[in-house]
Amino acid sequence: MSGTDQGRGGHPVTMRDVAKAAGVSVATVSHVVNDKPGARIGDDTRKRVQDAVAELGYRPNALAKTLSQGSSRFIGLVADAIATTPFAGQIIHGAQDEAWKHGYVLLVANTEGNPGVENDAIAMMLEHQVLGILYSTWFHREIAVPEALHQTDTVLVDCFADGSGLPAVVPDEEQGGRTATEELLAAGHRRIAFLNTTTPSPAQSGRLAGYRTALESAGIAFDERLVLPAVPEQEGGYAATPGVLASGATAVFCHNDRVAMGLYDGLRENGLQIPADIAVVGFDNQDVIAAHMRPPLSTVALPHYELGAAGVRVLLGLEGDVETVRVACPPVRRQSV
Amino acid sequence: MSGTDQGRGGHPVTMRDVAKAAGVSVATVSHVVNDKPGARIGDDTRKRVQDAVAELGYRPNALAKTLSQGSSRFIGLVADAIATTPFAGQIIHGAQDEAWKHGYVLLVANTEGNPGVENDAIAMMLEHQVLGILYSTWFHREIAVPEALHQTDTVLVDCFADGSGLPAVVPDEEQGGRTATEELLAAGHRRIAFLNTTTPSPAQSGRLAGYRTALESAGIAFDERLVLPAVPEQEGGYAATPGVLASGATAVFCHNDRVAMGLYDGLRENGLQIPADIAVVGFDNQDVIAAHMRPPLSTVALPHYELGAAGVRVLLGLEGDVETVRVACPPVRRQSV
DNA sequence: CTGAAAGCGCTAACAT
DNA sequence: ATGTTAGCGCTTTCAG
Repeated sequence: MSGTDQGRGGHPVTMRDVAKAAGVSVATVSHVVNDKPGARIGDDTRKRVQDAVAELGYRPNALAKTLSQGSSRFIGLVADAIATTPFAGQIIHGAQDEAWKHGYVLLVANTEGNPGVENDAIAMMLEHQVLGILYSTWFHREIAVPEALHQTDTVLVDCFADGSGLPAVVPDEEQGGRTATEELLAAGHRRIAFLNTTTPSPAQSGRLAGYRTALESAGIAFDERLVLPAVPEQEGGYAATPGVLASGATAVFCHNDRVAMGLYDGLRENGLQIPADIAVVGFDNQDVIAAHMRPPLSTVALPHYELGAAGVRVLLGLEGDVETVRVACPPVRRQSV
Repeated sequence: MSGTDQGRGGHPVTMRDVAKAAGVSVATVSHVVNDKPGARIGDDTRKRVQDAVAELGYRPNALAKTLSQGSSRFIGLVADAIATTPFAGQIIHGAQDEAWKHGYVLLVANTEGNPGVENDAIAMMLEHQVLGILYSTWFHREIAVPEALHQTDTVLVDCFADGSGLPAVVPDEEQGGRTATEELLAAGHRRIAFLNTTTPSPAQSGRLAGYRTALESAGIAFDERLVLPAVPEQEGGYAATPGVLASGATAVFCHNDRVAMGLYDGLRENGLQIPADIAVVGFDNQDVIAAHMRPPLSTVALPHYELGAAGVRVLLGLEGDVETVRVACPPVRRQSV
């Protein structure tokens, strides 16, 4: 291999070392290393420098660079629950990819919703001169903005704070609800139950609104008795089975995939086939389950990756100065409809 | 609120500003801000400085600090799949918490296993003067170490590379397999089937070894016909149902929770009750499913959080100079046994 | 007890 | 076409 693998042991190779080795000044090295636009460097000199760089295994010190340039290449991401859900990971991933694409690096902090930790995390990011901070939650909700966030540019991801003036990137719950319902409508169903969550949230109201809109567009009267409450877990879906059976629905839109999973069990116990006897669509497109249920669950995806990516785009000012960005929730068709 | 909220707009408050405001030198400010051990600073001076800091809303510039100190407070974490699994998130979380505890900050990079991205990520970390790198995978396996990793301290997390000399932190698969089996043994089962994965891996061989050990310790002869192959997904578990029924087993240890989930379906279709008719244990303790199956699944947890945390401890030299750290997989008792 | 000054690795005018 | 020279914000001897 080439290079002397400096970096371990003796001090790291600096620009000055390269300059000395190439017999030029550090300014010259800086110019060739950064491929400066208006940099008139002789071909031979350039080559000498490049050789020295390769020879010594030189690596620029990003910290020194940002210090002298004044602007850093960090973007902070504070998340409330990296661990407890598969969702946060997708947000990180999207943010990561997008940041990278623009030459930025993510500084991630997990706070588990603890305000103390949250403040420390934000402080740490500020001390690292982040360009701005993405504040994200693992499920879509309204939040109280931590005071410290006002000290830098902030964009809210998967959450919002009305009146805070902070831009927010959130999933389009209403469109999602509409989409889910339309999938069922398209399959010919007219009597569609909606197993909605019992927890007040943008998801609860948004998806319901979407459900109604879809129905109306199809010329079907909204029937309140078709929207059934369910604790948003497998247990809730299972428990709701008698209700959906009694409702006479031929299809059901579940608040999320876990509810659908519970409902599958309940339906199966009653000898019903999906989708022959009754169709089911979920919401979230949760990896571990949706694709592997029997039959694989048709659902609507929560666009976490996109939320993260859009978040950094907004932070970088690439989306204009929007107030709220709503990201679409696309349908994922499998075999339960 | 106190402080003038500098940091937005006009240039950030520097140490020099504080010094000027307090009528002292920057050296003095540095001393009081960092609470330097051998720092003889008069009480009044100290207070003047502290007041100025509060007044101006001064924040130390972490980048400048590390530049002048030479050593950075960054630890890199490169992961192959933040997005596709809930597991990686736990590793990050554990690493994050532990790093934080020691005053370090995590630089996370997701590579999706792409070698090109991987190299860029490592380069970026090196340029940011990380103290070392945690290289992690989302499932336990042997890897080929990227060349670039040799340029800094590295610890492998949830993977290993024999002969590389790099320390590795991995789950104790054998103990896990033993534990799972023992849970069944303890419930009185003697004829225990093992639905093992068809994919060669430390998990495949380790868990099998643990299963055998547990059986032997209980004085039960190993019966090859009881270990059945299963694709490590719900589908595999479902498909294996006839086999376990034919085996005459009264309990089954599944290679992972998803297999158990599929098996649940298969068993239920055959009118079998869990655990009355047949007991089931899984492996992984996968959040979204294990706790919510009916009945909730007893399983063995993959200690991802601990892997991440132990990884940084090893990197910081807090664990002595170990070669391989095996982290225990604890049983999680629910209601399927 | 406090301040002056050198320097960390790099960039960016400004000279040459 | 290349070199000189200031800094960037902070730490750290070393004087006073």
